[in-house]
Amino acid sequence: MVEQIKILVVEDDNDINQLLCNIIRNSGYVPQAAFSGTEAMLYLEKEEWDLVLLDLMLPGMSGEEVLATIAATNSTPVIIISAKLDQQTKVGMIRTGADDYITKPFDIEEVSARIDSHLRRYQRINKLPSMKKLTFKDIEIDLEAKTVSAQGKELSFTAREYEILVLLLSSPKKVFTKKNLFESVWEEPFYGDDNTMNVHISNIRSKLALVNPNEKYIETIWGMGYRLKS
Amino acid sequence: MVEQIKILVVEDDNDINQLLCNIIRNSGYVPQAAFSGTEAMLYLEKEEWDLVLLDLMLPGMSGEEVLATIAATNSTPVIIISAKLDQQTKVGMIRTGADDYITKPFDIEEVSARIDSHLRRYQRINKLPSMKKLTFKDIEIDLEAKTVSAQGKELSFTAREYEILVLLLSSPKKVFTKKNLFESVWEEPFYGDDNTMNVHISNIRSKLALVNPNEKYIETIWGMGYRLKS
DNA sequence: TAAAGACTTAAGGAGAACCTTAAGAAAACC
DNA sequence: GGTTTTCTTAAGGTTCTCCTTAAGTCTTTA
Repeated sequence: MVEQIKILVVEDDNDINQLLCNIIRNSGYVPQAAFSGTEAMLYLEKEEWDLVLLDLMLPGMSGEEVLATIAATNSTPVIIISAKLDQQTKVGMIRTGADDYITKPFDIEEVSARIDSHLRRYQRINKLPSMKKLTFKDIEIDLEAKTVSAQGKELSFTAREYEILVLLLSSPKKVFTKKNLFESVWEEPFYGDDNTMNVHISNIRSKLALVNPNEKYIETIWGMGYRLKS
Repeated sequence: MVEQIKILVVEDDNDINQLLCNIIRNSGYVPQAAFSGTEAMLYLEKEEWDLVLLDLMLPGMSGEEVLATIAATNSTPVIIISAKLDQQTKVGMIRTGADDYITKPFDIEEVSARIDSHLRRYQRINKLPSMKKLTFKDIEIDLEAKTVSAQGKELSFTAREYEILVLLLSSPKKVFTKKNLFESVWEEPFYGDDNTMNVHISNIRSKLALVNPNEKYIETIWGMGYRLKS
């Protein structure tokens, strides 16, 4: 039984809607087109969605209203799509419950990357809360308190460092490429300089070494990425 | 049971159609000729296709219509073939659901390479995420951990060696020419010296031989390339 | 059976990938 | 608005990979 990831596309312009559906289909997900706010609400009541792409200019019921309703009843992530979003409106949307926004005109690569990024994060969030702690060797991460300790001693990590470490511990055997790490830890699809990641990894290592200088927790796989050393 | 890859060729000119079918056949896939839009639709309804090559100038039903129908009902990748494609039309086609385009006059090498490339991408997307391991005899590749083991013992490969081995195991019966391997494993179309590949293969063999000196995993097909030895 | 062509193997150097430190830029905090 | 913390960029040094060369071995063919 294959698990299908379903994305609801709410956009009144037929061409744009179709374009978005194509992008989604090509990424391996299942799109469903809705052309008005009211139609969107019907789909949202009927079943659960993994992600909603929402245009703000809609006939019937405005995008803002749809967004507010989703936020009130549901925890489905929403990406806003709109032509004109000044900074203030953006902030307002995010407050109301939007997770991200894409401004028109957008390009295919960008949309695709954003969708991927959100689904990944969402899945992580959904998986992790059940287990409130992650451990590896003598490292222990408390996901609720967002604290990290090694050998029982608490260590202080920055937000980025913490996120990277959580990701590594979430799949101890997996090799994470730098691109993997950027996509999962950074907000937007942002491919920073590889060196940025080197520095973060280096800093994480040296903090871990404060407690236990002998143990090499993070392994470098040349030409591939990083992995916890088992 | 051999898995056949089927490609539908929609092109009204008989000579060109035949030429395309030959190229496809020589690449090891199974072509089916269709000479009008309506004929193409019949084939598309009847069975599933791995790829569609679509001319835009067609009798009966235009290529654009065929493309739109495929996009709406189906997720089959489509490569457009056409004489006149200005930049705007290209973008429009891509929007409607085309995955790539080739402009006439085309050369055989190019068509062949594009087809291969699309099928590879498509198969990667479809196959790899579902199965996280590849096996052949006693070799086991864990695609997440990016590790290779033979007879249960883990072996250490460099990034290039690993990529080559993954490719070989992904199609155990296929003979990979050196050019194949270069195209798939290297980033840009980089045709290194043939001997470069010889060296890589040699290194892979000797690493595998560390664990099991009697088994010859990789076979040399004289004048052609390499293949896993079954 | 010799010669040509195709493949194998070993070794060295160029350069890519990586690590570390330090300083400038940006963000968060007070 | 200024201070502190965090993030990114830059530079220099180190390590490891990959490509090439070149000599040796095996196949095919004339």
